[in-house]
Amino acid sequence: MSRQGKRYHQAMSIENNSITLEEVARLAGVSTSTVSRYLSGTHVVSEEKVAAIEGSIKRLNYRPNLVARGLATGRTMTVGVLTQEVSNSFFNEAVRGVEDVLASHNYEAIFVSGHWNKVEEERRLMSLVGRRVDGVILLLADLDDTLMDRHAQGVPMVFLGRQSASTRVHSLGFDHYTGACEAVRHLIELGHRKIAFIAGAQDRLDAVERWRGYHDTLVAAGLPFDERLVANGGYVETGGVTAMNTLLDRGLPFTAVFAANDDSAYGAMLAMYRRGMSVPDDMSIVGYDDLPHSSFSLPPLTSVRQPLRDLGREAASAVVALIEGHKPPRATVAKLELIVRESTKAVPLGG
Amino acid sequence: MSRQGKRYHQAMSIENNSITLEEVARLAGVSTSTVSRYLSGTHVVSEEKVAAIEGSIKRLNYRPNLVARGLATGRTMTVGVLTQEVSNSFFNEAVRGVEDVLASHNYEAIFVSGHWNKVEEERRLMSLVGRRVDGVILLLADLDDTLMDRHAQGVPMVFLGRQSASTRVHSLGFDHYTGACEAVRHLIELGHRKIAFIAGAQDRLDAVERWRGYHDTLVAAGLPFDERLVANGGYVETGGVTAMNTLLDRGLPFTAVFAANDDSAYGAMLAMYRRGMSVPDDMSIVGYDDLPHSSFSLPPLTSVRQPLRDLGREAASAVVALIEGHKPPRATVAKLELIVRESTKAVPLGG
DNA sequence: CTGTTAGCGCGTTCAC
DNA sequence: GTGAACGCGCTAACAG
Repeated sequence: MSRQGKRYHQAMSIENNSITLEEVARLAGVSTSTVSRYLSGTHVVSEEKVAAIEGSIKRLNYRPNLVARGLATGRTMTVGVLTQEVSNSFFNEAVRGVEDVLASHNYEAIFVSGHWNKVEEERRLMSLVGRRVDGVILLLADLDDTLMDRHAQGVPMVFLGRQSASTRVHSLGFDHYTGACEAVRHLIELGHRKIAFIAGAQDRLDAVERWRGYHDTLVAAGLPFDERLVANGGYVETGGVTAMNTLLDRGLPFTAVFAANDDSAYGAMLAMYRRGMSVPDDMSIVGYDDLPHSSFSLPPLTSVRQPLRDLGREAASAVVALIEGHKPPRATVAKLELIVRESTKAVPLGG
Repeated sequence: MSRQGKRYHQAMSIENNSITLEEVARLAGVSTSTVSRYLSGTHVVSEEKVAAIEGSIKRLNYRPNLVARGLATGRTMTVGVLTQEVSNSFFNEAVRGVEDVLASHNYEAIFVSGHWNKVEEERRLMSLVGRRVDGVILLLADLDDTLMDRHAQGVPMVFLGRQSASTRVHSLGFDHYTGACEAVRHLIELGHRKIAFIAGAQDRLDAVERWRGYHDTLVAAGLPFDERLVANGGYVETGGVTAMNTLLDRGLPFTAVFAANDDSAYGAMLAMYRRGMSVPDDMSIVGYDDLPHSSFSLPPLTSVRQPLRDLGREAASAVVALIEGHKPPRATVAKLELIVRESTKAVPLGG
């Protein structure tokens, strides 16, 4: 009789013909708890009941309702991942690392995108929290720490790509400064003395760090720093095009460019192509990020690779640790790596 | 007294200090139902109570538990989106379209990736269903219809990028055939008569369609079809490199290539670059997909653009309609478009 | 090893 | 307009 009266308020017109644990139990002739125990594997269940349950599950094609389980356990076994654009090749590797580790711990990732927009980020984060994800990974998030603290409300969070002052969140930063230094040093070692820089938007910390790397390496090598050799590319291709044109139009001589990211490097290369300049013969260029495509640009681009995959793994390990109440392992991320390809070349002796 | 004894089984060591509707109600001095009604806006609530509730919510920083709500209503207001790689520039536009429409209907998207792997796809789909998403959008999924039907179990699904024989699912296909025809016709109109083709993996329907488009357009124009002018690039850059090398090494003359997608076109261009060939002077090339990067390749690539964003919107509208029990609107997708850039050029008179 | 029972947080019916 | 009581599907404590 417990059956009648059920489902008196069905959602709209959709037939929600999903079968429940109770039905499985009834068909198997056992109690719901036994089925539950079988499913979770926490208790031993007798051979025969197991057989009955398995048969029942198969016949009914039963799938546990994760929503109900989440409510009952207080854990959803999912972690929210806030990226900026769900589809963006920069995030690809990091996301893969995250997925791998999470899967191996039986967690699932759900991705949402902040679209490089603080307000949007906040909304998505709140939604994740409302959805009761067990933890959150923020990729290149721009949220205030205060907002974080306000929304986090005990949800373990780890930042990837940004330092957070808050002690409540675990953060894994990138070493933009060192990467930029290596890029510029590479050019200097090739004999370049006049090196231009296509910067990122200076309201971003990473852009500032890369700028500093450029500046400091120049100075450390006894080379003059000239503001007129710097132009803003805003991290995008079109910005790279205009930045390169600006640089060239200023008329100051230079034999190499360091672009703050690969996208702007692509743009710069297009600008040079249009002027009939050849890379690396007329100009060397090095990018940053080592996007997948950089192996196939013309010419293939020398670039600074960040161990994105590994960082993704680190981040995932950290949330899981946090969720399970352990101390997150201290980050032991692989070093940055300068991938030398064909866009850089020793400066000609005459130059 | 109903308070004591609660939460006797707390999850691990995490403080789950999320506050509940009941606490809001108590602080506001009303019943839970009233708060619930206020939240859903389905019933009228008196001015004063509204004020009390709003104050209470603000003070407590209350966030509804979407998990509980999902269990109670039977709807989660989320739709699952199965892509192949969460981060892949090909999906970027489509995903944006999906997000837009979903958001405007108060649904949320959760993304999972199938990694071009049928088994993985199935697993992810089951997980989505277990999570009780209200609907599912499959991007370029490769699942059998039988599996679909088995797992779908009343969950509205729409395919994007693949025709499904099943009548239970709504599918929005791409017109690969027409796109390929346009690409090849463009080359023919430029005077090319020997046109090579870098194909995709022939176990994919879209690859076959593009092949057919190439073949049929050639034939329709009275041009011979020569198998030796076809090589498999597998839709990836490295494949494009080897395919182009294969084509060139065969020694047959040709003045243009149609690559089944942009990635393989990039590869082909690299192969030519290595041989000192110039695009478009020595060889014209047209790609397919019009990836964002194609505006910035050297030279910028002529390519067939699919209205991905619009298709994403269509797909999302369709799921929502299906979920709410309406008939999905008949697809009215924008036409394919050939974007002519600088990688194609009229064949030299002497050639 | 197993059934019974209570409760997760919320929406909703049913009476007022 | 509003509160009491019940149920969504599942897990976990309690007693065997």
